Amino acid sequence: VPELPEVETVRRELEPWLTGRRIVRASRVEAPPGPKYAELERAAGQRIEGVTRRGKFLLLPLSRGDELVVHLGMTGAVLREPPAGHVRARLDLDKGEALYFQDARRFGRFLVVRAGDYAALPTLRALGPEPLDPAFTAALFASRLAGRRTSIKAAIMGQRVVAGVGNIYSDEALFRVRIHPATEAARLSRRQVARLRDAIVEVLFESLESGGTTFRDYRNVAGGEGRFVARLAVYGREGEPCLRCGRSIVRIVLAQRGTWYCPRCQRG
DNA sequence: TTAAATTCCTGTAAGC
DNA sequence: TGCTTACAGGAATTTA
Repeated sequence: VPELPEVETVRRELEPWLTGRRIVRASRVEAPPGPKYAELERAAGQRIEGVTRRGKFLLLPLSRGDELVVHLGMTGAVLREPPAGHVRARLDLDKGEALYFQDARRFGRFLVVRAGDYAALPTLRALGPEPLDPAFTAALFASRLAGRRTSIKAAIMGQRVVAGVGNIYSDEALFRVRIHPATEAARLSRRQVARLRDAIVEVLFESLESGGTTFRDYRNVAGGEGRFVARLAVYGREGEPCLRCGRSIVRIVLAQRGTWYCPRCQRG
């Protein structure tokens, strides 16, 4: 599942390739009409000014005041070579090159909006702070968590408290600081909040250094896999021993998501 | 405003 | 082997 490290890995590959390039044609391939590919064709004739990221969203400002917004959803991939199937959109670039957006389960998005106009993207509009930005301090994190009665896992996955954290890294960060994922967010101590902030930053940074996590579907622009899967401590490890205490990792469902934790290290 | 539930979608795995 | 069913989940939408 692409989260911040995976999307940032893709961004870093796209930036040197796409910056300054002209889009000759932008077309839906096997994409039905609908908001997930809204106004895509408008990208034709515009130049790509850069490749930025907010949370799990890729933002490509275009030369005539538009912005190409890309979200990988669950199975989305931005590729340089034509893949075997499930291509939803294609950008034909100058010099005869092309970019392919592949997405088997159709949870991804690939649309053009007026720059900064995120009316159709409420999650992006209300996105929390960037965790790898120095401005993401323990004090800011604490203020965003204040008054939240939901579980700490749902709170950090919700994108409004902090941007870019999804199912894998929320489980991993909570394991690192020994907090049970069902703990009510507002009940964390000041010290726990500070430690959790550090754990989120660390796990995202470490995964980024490994090119992200390929648990099943994630691929980078060259079609390669992320290597962080070998360093996951709890996610997907049901029944396997805890790397810290040896107890079997447990799987529960929390906020409609598979959730893995150590019942000895992370007590309610 | 918050939060929980539901929906979208299809490849994969499990079960018979 | 082949069919049917359950499951995975990010964000939008709906409901409370």
